[in-house]
Amino acid sequence: MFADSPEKERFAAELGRVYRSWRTLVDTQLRPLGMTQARWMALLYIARGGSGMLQKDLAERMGIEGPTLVKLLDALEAAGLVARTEAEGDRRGKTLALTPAAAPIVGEIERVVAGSRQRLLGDVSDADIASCIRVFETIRDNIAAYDHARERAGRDAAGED
Amino acid sequence: MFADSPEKERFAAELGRVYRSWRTLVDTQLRPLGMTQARWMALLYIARGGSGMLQKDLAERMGIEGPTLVKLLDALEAAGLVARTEAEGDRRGKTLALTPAAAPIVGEIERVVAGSRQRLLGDVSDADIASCIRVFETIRDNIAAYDHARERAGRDAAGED
DNA sequence: GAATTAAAGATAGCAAGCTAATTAATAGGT
DNA sequence: ACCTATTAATTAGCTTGCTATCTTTAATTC
Repeated sequence: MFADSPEKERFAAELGRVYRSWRTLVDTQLRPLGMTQARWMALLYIARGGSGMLQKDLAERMGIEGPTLVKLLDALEAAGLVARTEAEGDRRGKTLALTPAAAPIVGEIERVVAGSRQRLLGDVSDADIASCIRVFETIRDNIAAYDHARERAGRDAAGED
Repeated sequence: MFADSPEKERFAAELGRVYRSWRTLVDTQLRPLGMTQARWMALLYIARGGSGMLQKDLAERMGIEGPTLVKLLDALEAAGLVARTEAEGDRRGKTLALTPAAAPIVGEIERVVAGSRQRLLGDVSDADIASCIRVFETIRDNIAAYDHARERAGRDAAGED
């Protein structure tokens, strides 16, 4: 009944291996610069997100949860690269901005990261990249659909007492 | 000079998002069974690896480092699902085996995990899965080549003093 | 307009990954 | 045979992810 091919199991296993080894490589590259993959991603998204982005927006764009982001920002703020300012009009929120000190570092790190990316993906065709991205999006859609279903079920269960 | 297309950057970002959300989903599914994705993977590989597998072999197959595996095995051993026995002929090594208590659990969990996998990948064609796996392997090869290059460089630097 | 609900961020605590360094045992070289 | 290298597992300590919970503020609702 299930078409759960060995290839699909293999896909899942390889996905994790590639993710881990890629991240480890990038972390190694960034270490001399005092940076890590996750912190760098936050920096990059802040640089690109324009000013006035709230933490929840950044978490959303990065695809991580709020508390995870809080720790990343704590580190970046302590390093003097990011500033949190109370959002005007909503004293709950904080807007994010790079400090002047971050500017030169961002360019430097971007080169390193793009270099690794090129080394790892340089010999992969654009068509293959595109079909991988399509598969990734399908999976994310399926997960989202599943989460929404669970959400509905949760609400229903809460309502019927 | 670099053909570092936006698609390749996108690929890298999506890879991480998919990995994280997939893992989170599986962890949620396994939680009522008192299991996690990583522990389950260890169990599965032990079940499939036959008897007499050393920890280092398991770490190798799982694509994780020794110390990471140690913690997983500590938990599985504490839960009474895995036994470590001193390897015969080499008192440094330990061979791994499932306990009798693990047998029924493995089947149960395997169904749950295969179910999620099917939900997430069911509507992805075998051809797309296959090309993703090819891309993953290419990346891993490129990382391995890069690591070997660094290894050589490290040895050379150590030798010339 | 007061009371409830929702939302933004932070805190606490756990899991799983990593590197570096320790310990104990084996393998190798002279 | 002994001294050195390497190897298997562990421990220690860090990072990054998660959920659950708390605090403060804003939005809704009655």
